[in-house]
Amino acid sequence: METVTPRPLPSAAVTSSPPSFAHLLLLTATSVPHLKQLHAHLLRSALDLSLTAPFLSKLLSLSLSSPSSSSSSSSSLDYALSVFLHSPDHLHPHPRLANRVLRAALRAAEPRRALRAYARFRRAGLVPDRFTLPAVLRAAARTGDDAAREAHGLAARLGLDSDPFVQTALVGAHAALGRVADARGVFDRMPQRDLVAWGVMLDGYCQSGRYSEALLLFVEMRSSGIVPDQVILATVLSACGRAKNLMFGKSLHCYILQSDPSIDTHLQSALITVYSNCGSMEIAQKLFDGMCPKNLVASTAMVFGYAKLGQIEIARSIFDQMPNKDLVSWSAMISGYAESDRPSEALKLFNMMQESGLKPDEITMLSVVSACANLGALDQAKWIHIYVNKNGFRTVLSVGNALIDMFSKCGSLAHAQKIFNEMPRRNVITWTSMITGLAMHGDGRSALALFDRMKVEGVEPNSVTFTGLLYACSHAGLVEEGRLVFRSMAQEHNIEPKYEHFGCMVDLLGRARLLEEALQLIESMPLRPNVVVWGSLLGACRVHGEVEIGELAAKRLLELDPRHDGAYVLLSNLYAKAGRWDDVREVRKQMKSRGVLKEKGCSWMELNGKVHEFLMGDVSHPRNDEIYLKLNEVVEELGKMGYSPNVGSALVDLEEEEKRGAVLMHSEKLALSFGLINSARGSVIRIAKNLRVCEDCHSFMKSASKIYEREIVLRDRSRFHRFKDGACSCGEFW
DNA sequence: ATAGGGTTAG
Repeated sequence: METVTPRPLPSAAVTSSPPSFAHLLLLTATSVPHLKQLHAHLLRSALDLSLTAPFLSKLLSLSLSSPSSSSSSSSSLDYALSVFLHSPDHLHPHPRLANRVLRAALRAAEPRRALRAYARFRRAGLVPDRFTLPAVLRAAARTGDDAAREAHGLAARLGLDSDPFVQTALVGAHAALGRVADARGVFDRMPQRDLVAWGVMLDGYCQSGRYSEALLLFVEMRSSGIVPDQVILATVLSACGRAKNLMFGKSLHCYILQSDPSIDTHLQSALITVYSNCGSMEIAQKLFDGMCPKNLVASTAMVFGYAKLGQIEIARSIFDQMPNKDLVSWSAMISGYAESDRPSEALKLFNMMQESGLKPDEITMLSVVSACANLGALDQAKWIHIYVNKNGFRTVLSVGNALIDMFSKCGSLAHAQKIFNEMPRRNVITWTSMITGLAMHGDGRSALALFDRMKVEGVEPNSVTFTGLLYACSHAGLVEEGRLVFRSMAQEHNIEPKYEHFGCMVDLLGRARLLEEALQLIESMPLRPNVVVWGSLLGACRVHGEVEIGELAAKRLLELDPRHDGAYVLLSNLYAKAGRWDDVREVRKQMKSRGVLKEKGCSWMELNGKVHEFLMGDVSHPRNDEIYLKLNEVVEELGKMGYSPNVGSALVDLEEEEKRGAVLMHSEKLALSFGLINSARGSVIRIAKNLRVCEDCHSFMKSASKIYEREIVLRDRSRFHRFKDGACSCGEFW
C-alpha cells in the first residue's frame, strides 16, 4: 500500500551540517573526470562523500553543463546516475535531487534510465512531488512503458491530480501510449488549460496519426477564444500537411498573415511543408524562394514534396544544393528514390550517407530495407540484414516487418519466415507482411493457416491483411476459401471491401474461369468500377481467351483511362490468342495515334553483389555477344523439345519472323542467358522483372529449367514463379 | 508543448 506521509530526509541533514574541507574540495572540480579523481582520492582517505547532497549536486551540474553533443556528456550522466542507483536504500532522496536526475536523463534522451532511476528512488522512499510526476510521465511516454497508469493512480493518492502540470503530463503520456481517448478525457476535465496543455493534446492526436482530429481541436480552441502562439501554429500546420488538407492549410496561412506577419523560421518551414505535402509545389516553391537563408527543414520538405510527385531530379538538385544535410534530409532523399522505383539509387545514396559519417536511425533503415525489397536482390538483402543486426535495429518492430517483406520480395521465404518466427513482438503489419509474402510465392494454404493463427493470438486484421489474403487465394486458385474470406471481411471484421479487394475477387473468379460471375461482381459492387477491377477482368479474359467479355472490360478501362498501356497490351494479346490479327493491328494503330507507349520490359539479376539490368532487345551489355550466343543455344535446345516462340506476346506490327525475334529478345530471356553463363551448375538463378511475365517466357523458363537442370526464380510484377524440372510453382495461376 | 524523413497494401 502506498504511503503518502513524507519521510525524513537524511540528505537534507547532511546539507545542514557545516561543510567540511572535503566538501569544499569537491566544489573545485571543473569536470566530471576531475570530480571522479577527487572522489577516488577522498575514498582513499576513507571519506566516502559520494552519497552526500553536495557531491551529487556538483556531479549533476557538471554532467549537465558538459556540451550535449559530445559523447562524454552521456557517459558523465551515466556515472552520475550509477552513483544514484547504487546508493543504499536508507538514503530517502529529496524530490529536488530526484527531479534533477530525471530531467537530466530526459534531456540526454535516456528515458529508460530515467525510469530505472525513478524506480530506484521510489524503493528508497522518494515521495514524488508535482515536478517529479510530469518527468516520469514524459519518460514513460517515450519508452512506451505503462508506468503512466501507475503514475496516474499515484497522482490521485498524493492529491496531485488536480495540478495542471501533472494533468498536462498525463494527457501526453496517455496519448503517447496510444490511448488518445483517455488523454482527451483528462484534457476535458482540466479546469484550466494553458497553451501548453492545448499543445500537448494537439500533439497527442498527431502522434497517433489522427491529424484531422487535431485540426478539429484547433477549431475548438479558436472558438473558445484562445489565441494560438507560434508553437501551436507550427504543430497545427504540421498536422494539416499530414492530413493533406490544402484548404485548411490555406486558411491557416491567411490567418497567420493577418494576425502577425512576422513569421518565424519554424512557421515558414511548417507552411512550406503544408504545401509540399499537399503536392502544391508551385506555392511551396514560391515560399521557399522567399526564404533567406534557406533552412534545413524547409529544404528537406521541398526535397520530399518533389520526390513524392515523382519529380525526383528536381528533388535531387535541391538536395545537392543543401550546404548541410542531416539524417532527416538524407532519409527524405533515400525514401524519395525508394518510393519512385529507383531502388539502386536509394542504396547508392545510403552508401554515400555513410561515407559522409552519418549513422542511420530506424526510420532511414525502413526506407533502405524497402528499397532493397523493391530491388529484389537477395545478396544485397542478406547484407542489409547483417547491417541491421550489427547496428542494433534487430529488435525494432517496424524494421523487422520491413525485413520480412524484403526477404519475401527477394525470393527467400525461408529467410522471411525465420525473421517472423524470431520476432520478439508482432503487430498487424508483421502478420500481414508474412501473409502477403506467402501469397506472392503462391502458398495460399499457409497464408490462410497463418491468418487463423493471427486471429487466435488476438491480432485484429486490417484492410491490407485482407488484400494479402485474397491475393493468396487468387494466386493459389482457392475459390471457395476466397469467397469465405471476402464475406468475413464485412461480417466478422467490420471492414468494408475497397477497390483492391474487389480487384482481387475479380482476379480470383476470373482465373477460375468464372468470368460471368466476375463481371456480375463488378456490376453489382457498391463502388464505381475503376481501372483496377476492369484491369483484373481483362487480365483473366486474356488468360482464358475470352474475347467478348475482354473487349467489354478493355472498353470500360479505356473510357476511364485512354492512356492505359496495359489495356492495349492485354487486348492485343487476347486478339492474338484468338488469331484475330486484324484486330491486333487495329489496337496497335489506336495506341500509336493516341501516343501511348508500352512500358518497356526490364529484367535484372544480381551477380557478385552487382545488379545487371536488361531491357527488351538490349544490346548494351558489355558481354552482349556472349549473351546472344547463349540465347541462341538455349532456343535451339528448347526447339528440340518442341518449343517455338509464341508470337501472341509480341506487340509490334512486324512480319512473322521479326515477331519471333522480338519475343525471343524479351528481357527475362536475356537475363536467363546471362545467368546460365555466369553461375555455377546447380545454383539457383534469380531474376526480377518490372512487368508481368508473358506466356511465351513462362513456358520458355519451364523448359529451360528442365533442360539445364536449374531452378529459376522469377519475380514479376505480381508474384513469384519458381521453375523447377519443367514445372512452375504458380501452377499456371498468374 | 514547436517545423522536415518511416514498415504491410496500392
